[in-house]
Amino acid sequence: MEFIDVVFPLNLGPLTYKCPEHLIDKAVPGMLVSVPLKNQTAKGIILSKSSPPARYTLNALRSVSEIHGESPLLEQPMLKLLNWMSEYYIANKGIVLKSMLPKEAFKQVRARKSSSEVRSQKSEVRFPDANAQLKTEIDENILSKVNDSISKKEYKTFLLHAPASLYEISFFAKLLQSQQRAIILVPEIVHINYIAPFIREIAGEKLCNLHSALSKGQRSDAFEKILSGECTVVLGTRMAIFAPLKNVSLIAVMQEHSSSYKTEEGFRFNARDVAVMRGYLEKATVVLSSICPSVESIYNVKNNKYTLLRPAVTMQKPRIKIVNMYEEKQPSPNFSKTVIDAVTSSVKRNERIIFVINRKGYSLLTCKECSNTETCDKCNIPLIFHKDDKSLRCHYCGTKSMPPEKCSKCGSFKVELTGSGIQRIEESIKKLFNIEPVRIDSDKIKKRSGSADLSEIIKGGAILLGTKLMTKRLHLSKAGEKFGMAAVLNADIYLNLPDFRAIEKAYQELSVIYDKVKPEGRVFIQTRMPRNYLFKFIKNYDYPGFCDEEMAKRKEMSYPPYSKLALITFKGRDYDDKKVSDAVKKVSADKDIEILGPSLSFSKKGQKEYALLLKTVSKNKLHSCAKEFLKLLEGYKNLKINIAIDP
DNA sequence: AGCACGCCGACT
DNA sequence: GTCGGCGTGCTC
Repeated sequence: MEFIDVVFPLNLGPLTYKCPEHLIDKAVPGMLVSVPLKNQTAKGIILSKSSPPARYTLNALRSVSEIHGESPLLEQPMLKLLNWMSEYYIANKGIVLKSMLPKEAFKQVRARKSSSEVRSQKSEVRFPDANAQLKTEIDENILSKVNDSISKKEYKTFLLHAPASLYEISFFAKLLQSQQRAIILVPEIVHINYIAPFIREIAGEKLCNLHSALSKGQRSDAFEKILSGECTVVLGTRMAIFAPLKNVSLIAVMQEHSSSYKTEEGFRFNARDVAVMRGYLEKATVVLSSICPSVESIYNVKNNKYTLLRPAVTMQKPRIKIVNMYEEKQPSPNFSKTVIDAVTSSVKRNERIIFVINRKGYSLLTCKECSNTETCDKCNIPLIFHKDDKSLRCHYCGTKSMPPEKCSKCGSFKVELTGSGIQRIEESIKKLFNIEPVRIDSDKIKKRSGSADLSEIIKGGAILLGTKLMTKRLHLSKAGEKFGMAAVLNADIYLNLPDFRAIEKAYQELSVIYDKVKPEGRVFIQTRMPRNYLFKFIKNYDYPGFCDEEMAKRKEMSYPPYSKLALITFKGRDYDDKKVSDAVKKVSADKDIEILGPSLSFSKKGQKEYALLLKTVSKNKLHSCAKEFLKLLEGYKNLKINIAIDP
């Protein structure tokens, strides 16, 4: 009698089934099977051959009903990847499978469409002669290093520290000229629309897009085309790392520092790290690239895990001025004299200007008497006044309310609009420069289609004013479209975040901004914290120097990459302090383990949530301790526990 | 994910 | 009494 382990796309581990005699030949790992589950039949994937579990008598096991298709849905490397993800991220294999394959794969098996029926979707904007616009010179030496690695068919990861985002794109466009079995990851859907035309010029009909906004049908088509071999270049968001492409030889992760590669809820993983592991399992070449790589990746270079590629191009870059708001004259709130003067002369020269402010809405609401700021009851964070509909909104949970006439704390009527969000700055710009800026934030973009690119919106705007959303989505299709000047109006918002990566993220955010300014242009960064070490490095474009200092700081505090973290969150109606604190005590008895919290936070629905941070410098202890901790709270059914490795 | 099971409130 | 609301737990 033969037995097999089957995984389902459910939050469930593998289950063992008997395999009838006539199906044994077909029972290969990775095949799609139908098996009885409870009192219905369910589809799953064969994980491996198995011996029957001891606690079951032989006749308690049920039999496989059917094995579908001729070839495995998941190839051997993908099954290994599934096992690794389940182990590394401490998640059920079922939940990993669920994120690897689309729902449709487990629905009714469809007749394969003939290739003439499968029409390619050409939704993306096409630039005429896209690659002719890429004038960037690519270092042949660097290119050949990667090409050599690809031809050797051995695993290797490169980290490309690109001098500009246009360089990043040209680099991969050039690589694809000799290599056409590739997966290219980008952080967000908008980037696909932007990059696809460049790649289509080289890969033509071999290119296929993969992202969450595709309809069920489109996604199935994409899978079919990859499985059939019609498409061999996959461009997509994090889900594309699971593309069923056989014999992948190149995996590219563009803007590898981006937090969009992390899933934020449900099963939490980082597609960039999964990409490296897939590359290892497939013996492929992995290229992580960014104009401002993550500190983790730089650390991996120092430990010889990755090979650094840093082109020796000496392209001119815009001058960066750090504006000390304590010393500056400020004729208008939010605008220093330096910035105002620069804007005036830029306008005279007919150059385009970009302003960045990382705060949505109009202002806060603060009481002049007791200095209480109105906050959200559910989320405990400040509420933001929106002038367009005179509402108070919580930017976390989305609750909308009318502003109170008097202070909710002391009852005083002296309630003031304090601080400046993007809407208020929009007003100031009109007043100061007599120019209507083009405002770009989520409140304005949501009314249009969610993932649309901004090129239509920004057309003809002399001054752009935007939040983080703008810096993430704004693409310039040619170098000539760059701005004459950029000003970051309040850099301090980046610096004050309660996050050990705050300064690193600030550098990344600022690098995206200077990347969009002409070489002869100017960048201004307004701050009340000019002595922060970030500025002395960014002024000189000294990212390696910054990383050294940042890593020294991380080492001192034993934060990643010098330690490993796991974030455990609890959601539950009757949270039992004692049970959790007992578990904390037990686990933190180990000298190498530090547990921070539990700290109270609030979910988007306003539910109470407790967060615990496991921290350890002994990297192999994280998993054993996290598992032990989860085990101690097992059977505590009122508590919904979620775990994030490397949060 | 479904679906059964079970424990409380409304009603032929 | 029992019909059915959905909250909770299990699936080889």
